[in-house]
Amino acid sequence: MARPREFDEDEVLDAALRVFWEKGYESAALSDLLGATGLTKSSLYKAFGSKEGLFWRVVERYQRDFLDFRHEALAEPTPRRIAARLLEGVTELHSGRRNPAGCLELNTALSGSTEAEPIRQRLVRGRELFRQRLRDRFEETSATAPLPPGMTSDDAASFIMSLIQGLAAQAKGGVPRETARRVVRAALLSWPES
Amino acid sequence: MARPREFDEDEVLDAALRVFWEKGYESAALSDLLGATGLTKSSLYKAFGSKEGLFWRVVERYQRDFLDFRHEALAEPTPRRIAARLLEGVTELHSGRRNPAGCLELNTALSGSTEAEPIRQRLVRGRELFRQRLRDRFEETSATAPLPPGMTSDDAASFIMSLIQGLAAQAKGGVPRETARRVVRAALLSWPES
DNA sequence: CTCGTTATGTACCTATCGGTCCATAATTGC
DNA sequence: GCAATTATGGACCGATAGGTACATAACGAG
Repeated sequence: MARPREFDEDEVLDAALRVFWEKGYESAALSDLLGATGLTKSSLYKAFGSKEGLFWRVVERYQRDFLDFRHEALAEPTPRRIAARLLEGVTELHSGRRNPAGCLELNTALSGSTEAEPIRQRLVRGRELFRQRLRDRFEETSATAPLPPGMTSDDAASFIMSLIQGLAAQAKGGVPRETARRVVRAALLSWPES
Repeated sequence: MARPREFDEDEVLDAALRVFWEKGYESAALSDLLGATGLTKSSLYKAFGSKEGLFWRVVERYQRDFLDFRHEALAEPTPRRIAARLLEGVTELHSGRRNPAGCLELNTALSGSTEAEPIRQRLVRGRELFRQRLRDRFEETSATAPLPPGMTSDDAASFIMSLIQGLAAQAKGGVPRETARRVVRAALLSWPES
């Protein structure tokens, strides 16, 4: 039909992912993305429409390749095991030697430019959606094993979400994995074993 | 001696504080600061040297005027009361109707530009210093009332710091104060009363 | 071999970034 | 009233931001 692409889209997305992860949406300059991917401006805009277009493709990939543990976590049979799997998952993710520090989404969602405001809001909405799914799973599984006494499913979900954000922020600040593990242990002390 | 200033430094710092708080260091453009303070570029540079110079003056003010509850918290006599006062303090701070959402320092410390990297690191260092003070106070006061069983002072301090960051991130995302309060309650369920 | 189509490379665009320069204004000490 | 000193207003700066225009290059279909 026409001239074929000279780049591999998977490789490009992986390279762009690293850049956005390290810098967040705003601080990731177009020139950074071009350098990392090897594309020219023309190719990038032809293929992805805009910086934001590329970003959403990257987020999709991030969730698929790096946030997959969330599904596994939600499939666990008790509140404690759900929470544990979730918190251990983020710990490994955010402090992996191969990955940039911190969380791609949080790194973006905490910046304050008016330009990126719609992006921020969409990320926040996604987070809230996951919180609801978490709450619902806590509700369902609390029949099998109880939540900590005095905590509703909703409380528990908000608590875990806060901790996840906190761990991501800490990781970005260079807090070592072992410390994160101890935080997770501490957080779950009062969660009944199945 | 010479021509007097036409602006009130306190008012200027307060105005700049709001801007930096809302946007973080990087996203706060010079034009935003000039608009909010009413200064001209010349006056700002004469008085504060640079954007970064102004920023540190603002941080100083932020800690003095808005983070004062930290000192009161550390003065509490038991681990639980220290933690409670701290967490309630950040809850009120970050979700106050009069204040911008989230935390000035975190909003800045999570952005990823290379330009702001030194600033980021200095903020992170300050955070670590406070963590150590918190740990020491937990250690001292754990004689009066115990920490949750299985938690060392160091664990407890890291746990509380993570939660503080998490609450700040949540607040920036628009999570309401009441939710934050429930998170705090949940986090402290296993902390022995004095 | 040519035509339609899509990809690429380069030059260019406007807006904005933080920051500097310098002439001018306002004050106090003399 | 004059000199010294400091503050202010505004023009100006190079660098960079994201994005566009357009000419050229590489392919498949006929």
